[in-house]
Amino acid sequence: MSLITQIRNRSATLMKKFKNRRSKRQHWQSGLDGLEPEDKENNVRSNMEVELEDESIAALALTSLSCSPVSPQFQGSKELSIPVFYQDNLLLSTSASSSGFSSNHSERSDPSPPFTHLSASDPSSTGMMFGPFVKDEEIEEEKQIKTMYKCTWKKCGKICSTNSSIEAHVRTQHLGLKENDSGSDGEEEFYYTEIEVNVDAVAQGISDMYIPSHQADSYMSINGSTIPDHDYQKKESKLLVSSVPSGTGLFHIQYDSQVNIPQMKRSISLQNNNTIPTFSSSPTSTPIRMPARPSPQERLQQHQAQSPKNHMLSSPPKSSGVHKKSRSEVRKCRKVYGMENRDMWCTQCKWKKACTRFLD
DNA sequence: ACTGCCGGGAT
DNA sequence: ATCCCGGCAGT
Repeated sequence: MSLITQIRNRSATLMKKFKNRRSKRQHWQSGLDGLEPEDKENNVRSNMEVELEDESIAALALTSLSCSPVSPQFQGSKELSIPVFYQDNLLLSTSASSSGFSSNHSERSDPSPPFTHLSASDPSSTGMMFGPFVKDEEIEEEKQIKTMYKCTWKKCGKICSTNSSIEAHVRTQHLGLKENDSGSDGEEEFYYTEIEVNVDAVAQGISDMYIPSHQADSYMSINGSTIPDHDYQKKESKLLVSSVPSGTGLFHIQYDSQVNIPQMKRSISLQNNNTIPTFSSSPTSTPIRMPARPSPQERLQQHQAQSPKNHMLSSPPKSSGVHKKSRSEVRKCRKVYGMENRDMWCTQCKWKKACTRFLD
């Protein structure tokens, strides 16, 4: 029974936090008057979404809290639980995270798996994600809590470990001022918020924590404007992800919120599945022209399935131990296309030279 | 017989 | 350089 009381207390605290956050947001939104109507509308809409989200998350939190943390059902649950909510509350950007979290799923252009992908399909990762959080509150309180500062500028969400660095960020990135410019009248503080970060959570769950935030993705934010630049983002994310030192509790949290964690996730899932990414075998990369006539086409398709070159595309050349195909196994242009389609042969084959299309 | 392709000739 | 083909070797 005391558990229920705890739950109630907890959710009350959380709601309070939300309200606090919301009021702060409204505060900075009042400074949006100078924006284009469209921008403003976007902001208003996103705020409404955030509001909805806040409430629905709070509801979710309550729902999940109503399960006993020690019950096996709870452990096995792959749905949102309070820890996730906590992550969202603490670390995810406000407007940016909200837009992708609930309502923008249909707009996602990113082919990466949805938020639940990793946790739903990979039990081990689920354990890793939720493991530290499903414990009792006492345990949670034993953990190290670090105050950090998160930029609340639209689609930014940068997190810095120190007050001065977040202010510098807001000043330089969003207010367009110089690093040590004092003409901002402390305006920066409207554009960041103080958050408490559970160090363990940061160390273990950073990738997952960023999923919803990213879903407002495909944009990087510079001075409040959005620029769709996937390639840049990829480069950026590669660079930043690789530079995040692992296992250092606070990982110098100066990363950019646009770090595209799902990129990382995608590569992880590729590794896990041991599958060849479809883009590695795009039609343009195949050296074979598609024949117009059906008969060679069939042979061609059959060949493509067994062609050694297809494997060469995705795997490095193997060393000496490779089984050399006997002559009866090899398939060259003549065999694949037949004499009747000699015009489809590679030049070398036409000239009775060593085939260049189907290398052994 | 069929196939892959070397070697070499023609242009 | 490009194109073609006689002829050899492996199957």
